[in-house]
Amino acid sequence: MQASYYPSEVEEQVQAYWEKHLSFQVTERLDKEKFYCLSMLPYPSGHLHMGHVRNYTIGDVMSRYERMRGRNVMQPMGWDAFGLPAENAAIQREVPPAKWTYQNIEHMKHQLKRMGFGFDWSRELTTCKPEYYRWEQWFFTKLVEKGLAYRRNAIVNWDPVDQTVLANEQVIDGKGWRSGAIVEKREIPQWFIRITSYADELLDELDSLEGWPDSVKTMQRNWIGRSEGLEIEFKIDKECQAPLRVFTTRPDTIYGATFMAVSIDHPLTQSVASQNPDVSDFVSSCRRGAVSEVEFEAMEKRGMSLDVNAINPLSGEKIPVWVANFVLTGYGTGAIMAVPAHDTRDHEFALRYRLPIRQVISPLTDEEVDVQIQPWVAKENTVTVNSGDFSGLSYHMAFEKIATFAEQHGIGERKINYRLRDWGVSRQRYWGCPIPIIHCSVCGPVPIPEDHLPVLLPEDVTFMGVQSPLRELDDWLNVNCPKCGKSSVRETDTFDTFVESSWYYARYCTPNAPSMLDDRADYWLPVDHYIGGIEHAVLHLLYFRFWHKLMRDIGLVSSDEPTTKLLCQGMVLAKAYYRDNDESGRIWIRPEEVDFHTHEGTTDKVPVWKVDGQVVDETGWTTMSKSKNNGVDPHDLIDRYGADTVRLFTMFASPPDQSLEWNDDAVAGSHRFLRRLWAIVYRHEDISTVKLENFSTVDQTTRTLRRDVHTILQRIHRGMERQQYNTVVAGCMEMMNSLDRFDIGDSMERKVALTEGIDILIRVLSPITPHICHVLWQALGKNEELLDSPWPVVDPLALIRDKIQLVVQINGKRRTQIDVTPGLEDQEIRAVVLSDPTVSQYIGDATVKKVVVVPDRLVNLVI
RNA sequence: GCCGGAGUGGCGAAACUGGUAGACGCGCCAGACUCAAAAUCUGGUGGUGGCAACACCGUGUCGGUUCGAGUCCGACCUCCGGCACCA
Repeated sequence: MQASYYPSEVEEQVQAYWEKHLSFQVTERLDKEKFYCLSMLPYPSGHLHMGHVRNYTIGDVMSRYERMRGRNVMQPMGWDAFGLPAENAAIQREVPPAKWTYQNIEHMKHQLKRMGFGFDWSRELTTCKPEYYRWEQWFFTKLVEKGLAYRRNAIVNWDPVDQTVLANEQVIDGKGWRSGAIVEKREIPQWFIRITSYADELLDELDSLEGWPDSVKTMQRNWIGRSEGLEIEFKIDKECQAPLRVFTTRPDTIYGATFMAVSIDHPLTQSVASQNPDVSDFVSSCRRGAVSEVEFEAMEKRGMSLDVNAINPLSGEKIPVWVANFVLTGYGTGAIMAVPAHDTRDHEFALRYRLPIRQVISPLTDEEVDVQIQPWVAKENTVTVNSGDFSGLSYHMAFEKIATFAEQHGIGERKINYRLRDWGVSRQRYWGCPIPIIHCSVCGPVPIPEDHLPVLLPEDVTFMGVQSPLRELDDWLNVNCPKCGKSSVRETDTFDTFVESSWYYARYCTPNAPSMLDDRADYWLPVDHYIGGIEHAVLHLLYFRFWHKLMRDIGLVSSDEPTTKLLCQGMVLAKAYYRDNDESGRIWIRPEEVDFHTHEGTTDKVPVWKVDGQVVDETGWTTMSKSKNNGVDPHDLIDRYGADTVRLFTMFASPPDQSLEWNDDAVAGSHRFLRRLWAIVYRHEDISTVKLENFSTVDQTTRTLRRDVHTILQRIHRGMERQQYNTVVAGCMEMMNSLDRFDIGDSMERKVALTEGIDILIRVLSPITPHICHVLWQALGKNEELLDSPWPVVDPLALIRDKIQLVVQINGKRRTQIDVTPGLEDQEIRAVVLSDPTVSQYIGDATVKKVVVVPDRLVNLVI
């Protein structure tokens, strides 16, 4: 064994050992409990960033720990290889997206290997390869057959200059990011998958997902947004107009409706607009503007009277109908009844356009309510007022009575609405999985039969970034209709990349299967622990759950949910640097290219670009992302300190579910710890192989060491189980401090106790820093494979104490502490405490009114 | 705007079920070793007052519950994530 720790040597050697022994290749085994540990697959952007390192280190620590606990662990890895950045790179660097992607994968795979992650590379998958995407094409044709996929028109961002569809991310302040042209909305036919048919199951099953964080479940619940309400008809006082149907969750407020509002696409609006140029101008002015919900919510709430009246179905009152830009076309019926007294948005609108506000709900308490000033939206402890026959009722009673009334009179019905919308999967892009459809002028859209699949995406193309090159490839585009044989054209849209990431976890279980999945899937599924960024809490994780149910209903898997446990790691944040430029917009500068200059006479540090020495702008803490160019490359850190240090530091810096503000100055401390660990093993390399069965007769110092080691082990174990790896590392550091301070002298029993401590320390640390532990383990002459050595067990006898420190509080303030033997009865503790001289001083002449005893911990005297 | 989180020393953080706030580490200060420096090792380190024992204050802000609150409840402030075509 060498006297000093050389990480690169150690790591190369150990990685070669794992490679040679195929240490992480697994197959289905019935003699062991399986553990499927899944980390979210990366987009191959070109470089591993700290978010990946954090994600995969968490997964690797968990996997290695579970393996030591005796499980058959599978930990796969792959590439989410389709997507927009490859197209952008293609335009910038004139490289075909495929070539760029495959190069990136090669580089990143090398980086992952250098980190020492225990992936089973024989299961690697790449989503842009036909052997992967062919199965999702096949699956999609099944969905079309089952009526779960359908085509309808939907709105996209249209860049009139570049003649292309833009992603929301590519629209900045309403303008195209490259052309700068004002973005238009355009309606085009697109494919949708009926996630709304599964809304109830997706919602209800959240309750049984005990291993999921509550925050994620709450977000999904709110996203699905199930609401029970009443759909009710308001007649229009013009003969020719169909009645307005509105959905409301507050039937108890119907008497307070003082106007109606309809969306700009509502038939009533269109009918009025055709005769009224003001309305039609208003509608077209609303058509520009937001596609995304953020912009939609942020925009000014505007409206215009349609000069039409509706008749309140309960009171018979005539109320005006308005068209308003905040009424959603896609939610409910595209029309609402507005009750400004009891709804915040309606209230705002009513004030703005001076529409009447009428209170129809009162509090049961003596709370003061003035709805002219503020809306009052409570549902509990309320009573209806000014509501004719329906006055004097609670929310629930009013709901029931009014709903029943509406149903009996044929003017309405109880209904359930969802905020969730069907999943639009069409993308007007080249670098994605081709949607397996042929458009025939006779048969319409025809799914491609199984024996004609896959539809290959041509990889050798010149991509100019203006339009999808698929439209230009005549050989690819023109085909005969599979049904009638007439010449037809292929669908040129590709799938949303969320489709690939919705089922990759299942395919990992069945590498090389000549079908989408096979029996092996049911051995491994569901995933036991899924680890990924919190930013995926809703979209990806909902589609992922949804797709699993689709696969179940086609008979490919038998479980209901894809994963039993979920860990959402916090974001890794870094500062980002940029400069705004009139011509090219905002350019982002890599942190490595930024220096900090101190101005004379101040301590303020100003970021400057190394290239030109000029000042750049700085963001606050923000996510590391490709677009902001602020990813920290772990490569340099590995070169400097080794992968073990990087792994140790990322685990130590903060708990997995919290965000981590990256600061590489602090890494050195973790490295120092590994050097000390190396040194202590080097000092005791000739360590004893004797095992003591019975430690009960050893000296006090040895007993103290063993108590420390086993108490800390207990905490480390708890940290592992809770995935609080930062406290695991802290525990390892403490344990080493204890071992380091322990002087063995010539004592055999002390030597044995130290041996035990070092053995435990190396084992518990090995999931986090596996390379150094592997080498130290061998240096100690262990024959057993460290990867499969059992996780150490706490010796309960070592934990026994003969004295404990009892804290004494007086009126809740800590005053002193007393040593007592553990396990005393309350009465005994009381006596000891009250007879203590320090305590008596504090009490003085006062009478003790109350004594609170927390056994073996604390006593509080109330005087 | 809506939904979900977070806020504790100079910094990253810990604190089990409401029971000694600040474990562990970074940084800093002092000392040892050295011709010197680096590295390493030892000790100290929340704030204020005090020679000291010690006292008071202290977990984003304000208020509440409790013998006792970082932890529970209410209101607010700031920051982060998501908002359906970034992944």
